[in-house]
Amino acid sequence: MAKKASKSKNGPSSSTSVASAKNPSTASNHQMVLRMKSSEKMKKIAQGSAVSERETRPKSKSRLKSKQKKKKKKKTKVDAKMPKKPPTAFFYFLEDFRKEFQEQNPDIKSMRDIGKACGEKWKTMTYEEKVKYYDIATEKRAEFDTAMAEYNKRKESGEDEETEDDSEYDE
DNA sequence: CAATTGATTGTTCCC
DNA sequence: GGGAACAATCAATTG
Repeated sequence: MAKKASKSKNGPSSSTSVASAKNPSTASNHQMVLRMKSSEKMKKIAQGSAVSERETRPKSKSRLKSKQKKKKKKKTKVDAKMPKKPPTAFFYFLEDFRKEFQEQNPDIKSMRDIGKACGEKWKTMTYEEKVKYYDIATEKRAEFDTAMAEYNKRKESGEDEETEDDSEYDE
């Protein structure tokens, strides 16, 4: 029944990636599944799920963010061989948005302020618009995926030295 | 002076 | 399955 698919809106890139296929090769990896999940999830949101409101909880506003990137030097032991994480769609959007934002708000500087604005706008953006950035990120992840294959392979190869070597032993 | 944090969301990894 | 951490960027801040 029915093709469901189609939303009458031919999206600018609705056919692009995200769901685009990556080949059906062996897809038994959980990774793939997870990856798709994300796509579906995002679709859901775009459809209209609205919301949830973002409560700005004055009380709990303080999120434990202490763990973000405190020290780049330490990195995590895992990344010793882990490929660097590519920027997410949001980041790409930031690059684009940042330029315009600065023009419209030359008074504002700092990604922090922009980030906040971006966050709000990001939520207002429609799936079609976002998909554009997602598409970019998706391609980037493709490269990342390759790098990870090697990383994974290396791991199987028998290397066990996860804990790297040098450096860091404090903590 | 230098290094760090801070802020945004998304994605990823490991167990 | 879930938690934790990190991805870029620039200004402001702190020691």
